[in-house]
Amino acid sequence: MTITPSTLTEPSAAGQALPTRRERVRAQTVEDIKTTARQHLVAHGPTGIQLRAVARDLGMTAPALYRYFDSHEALLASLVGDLYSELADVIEAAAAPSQGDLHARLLGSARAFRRWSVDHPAEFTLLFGSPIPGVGVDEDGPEHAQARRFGQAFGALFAEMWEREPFPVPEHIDPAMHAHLLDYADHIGITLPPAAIAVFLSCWVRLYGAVTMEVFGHVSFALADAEPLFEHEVAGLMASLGLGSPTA
Amino acid sequence: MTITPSTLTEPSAAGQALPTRRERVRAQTVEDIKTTARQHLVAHGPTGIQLRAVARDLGMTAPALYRYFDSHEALLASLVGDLYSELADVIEAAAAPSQGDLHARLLGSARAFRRWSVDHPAEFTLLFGSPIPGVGVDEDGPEHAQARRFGQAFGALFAEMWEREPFPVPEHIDPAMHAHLLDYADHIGITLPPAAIAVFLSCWVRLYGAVTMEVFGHVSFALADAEPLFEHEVAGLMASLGLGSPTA
DNA sequence: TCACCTTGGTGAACGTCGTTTACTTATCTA
DNA sequence: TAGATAAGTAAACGACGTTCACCAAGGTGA
Repeated sequence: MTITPSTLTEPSAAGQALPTRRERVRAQTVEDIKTTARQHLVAHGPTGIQLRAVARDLGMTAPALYRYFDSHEALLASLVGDLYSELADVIEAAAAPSQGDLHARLLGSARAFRRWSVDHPAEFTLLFGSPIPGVGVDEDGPEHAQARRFGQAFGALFAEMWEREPFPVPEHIDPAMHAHLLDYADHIGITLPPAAIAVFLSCWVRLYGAVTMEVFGHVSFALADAEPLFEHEVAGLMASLGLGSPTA
Repeated sequence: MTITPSTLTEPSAAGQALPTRRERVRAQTVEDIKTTARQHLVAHGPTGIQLRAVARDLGMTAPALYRYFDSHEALLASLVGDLYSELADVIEAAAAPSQGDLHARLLGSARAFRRWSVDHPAEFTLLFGSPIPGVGVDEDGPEHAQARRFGQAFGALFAEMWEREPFPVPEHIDPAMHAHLLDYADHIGITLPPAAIAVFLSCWVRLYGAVTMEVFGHVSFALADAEPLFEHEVAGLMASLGLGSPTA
């Protein structure tokens, strides 16, 4: 077994970010832990991610995980960040200009969100279900930025819609909401007038409600397949935005 | 096999329902257990209800609780049933004919649902949050009837509205939904044409979405008080039903 | 080359949890 | 008054998250 001597040492004196060997294997271990944790998430739900079981699958013991994550909650929080990122990728792909006109892009984004949620119920539950005592997305930390990216995927679409041809908005909104709405828009990084933000939030509430009820099974006893209900709901949502006719 | 308390022995030779002394004290103990469990629910959330802690508060030891409930999950399920009942009481009171015309009764019911949910976030989470592995409302058992009563509180209101003066409905709905919608209506015990049921479901999705996002704090970072947002959302909902002008 | 320090791992232990078992005591019944 | 039944306890089991003391490598500077 001959070792190729060409890449053993890094001679770059001025290097700043190239990872050392230790850092590489450590990053790989972190990735393995999160991959295994996600498998347990899929198999047993958010409450079924157990440090001892994850370590067992990796051929390690539980205390070793504490070299990589501060606690059980920290591992979950890290997973939450990854999932927000993955979901943001999905939405951004569906919202890309290459997907057609604005109608098709918005409809496609809504469908992509439902598709991901229905296909990944455990992941969806971790992100959007009951808050878990220590796993909230705190104002700082990487999870916050990743969650923000997800919100921005939808928000940017609305901002573009508003810029191209404004959708109908309520004439006057509660002045108590003005500052809150602007804060919220700033929070997810979009700039829209308050009335338009209210419409955006209303759309998100309807989308969130429809998907959550389907994934949580609060409607499943009688509606084995909730897709027609979702399509009906999202069609009404599009109509309220003045996007009545499908174009794609 | 959930044991409904105090049904093991039937010594009453003549009478049918007069409880013996043992049955009374047993029923009282069951009530005490559930009361204490709810206090822990309020204080520590759904995941914070621990048998040992509940027993400790009652001056008992944990195994004693197994004389009254089959398991931790059974206690939670029983609590779920009680909460559905309590919530049904609240909605029914707000939907009573004495509360004004149909507009006022529907608006009041929606507000009552939000009020109860915001005032009892832990209870709301237990009922409408992420499903807990063994605590689902199974098709039979007392919890199902109680959950059905809650659904019926809203459903009956829609049925009455439809009877008095039909609200606008979509012209044609997906035929794949027809049977599902009728099944669903039968499930919660109302009789409406499929298109009207679709409108009812859509309203419930919006209401559920708005309240869930507020209670779970998915909107709280920037919207300290989400009531204006809720009012805006429910106003749009009423308008879609043709109930534009407040009358009360 | 050798000593040293850092990193990543282990095994044992702590306290808590839900749950089961065997046993005891109180209460109701015949 | 004797026996059945209901309701409680103490002890134990296995699993959990977490901490601690310890150890064995890998990288580093004299």
